[in-house]
Amino acid sequence: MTIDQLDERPLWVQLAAILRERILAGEFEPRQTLPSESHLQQEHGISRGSVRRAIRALADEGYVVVRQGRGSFVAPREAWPEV
Amino acid sequence: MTIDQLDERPLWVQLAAILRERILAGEFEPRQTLPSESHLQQEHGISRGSVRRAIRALADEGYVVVRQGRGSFVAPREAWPEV
DNA sequence: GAGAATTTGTACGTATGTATG
DNA sequence: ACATACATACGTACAAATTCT
Repeated sequence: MTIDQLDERPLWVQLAAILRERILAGEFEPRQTLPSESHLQQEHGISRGSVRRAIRALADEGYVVVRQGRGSFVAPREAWPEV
Repeated sequence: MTIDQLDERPLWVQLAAILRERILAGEFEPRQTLPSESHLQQEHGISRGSVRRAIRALADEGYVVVRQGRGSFVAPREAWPEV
């Protein structure tokens, strides 16, 4: 799954879907850090603003906890939405 | 090929023909952006409304994909009409 | 402790496209 | 043809918090 400029969904929605999938697949363990914003920016070829919107969406859903100066962490499973 | 104000065809039909020709000639590659609306507007000396009608016509035909905040892209060849 | 590097937070400006009047 | 408002997206710069050397 990759970012597609021709996809009708906003870029940040596409990235949020990618990260959510990787979290649910167990690629990122709870309490572990996600890749940094600049890393995700370069990896997917989008702006940092779009990366931050995607992470904010996942934080609102409960999948991610963001801490200034430290990074973005996968939230404990208890914080995740009902499956 | 240029826009002719004395031509009986609407300006947007003329512009659509020009852009379609340039796309088919390979001047604009699939998945690449077209020139912006304001650029086309100045380049051909017509209104933005006429430019948008031309682009919409090409989008309806399948040659172009329009995405808010990103631009207008040349569609992949699979989306083009039969040649 | 000091300083550099990294990471997230905030605030702009610019460009583009959409929608409405 | 013009104006307005809004959403999306990119770029830049700097601040704040943390970590590393």
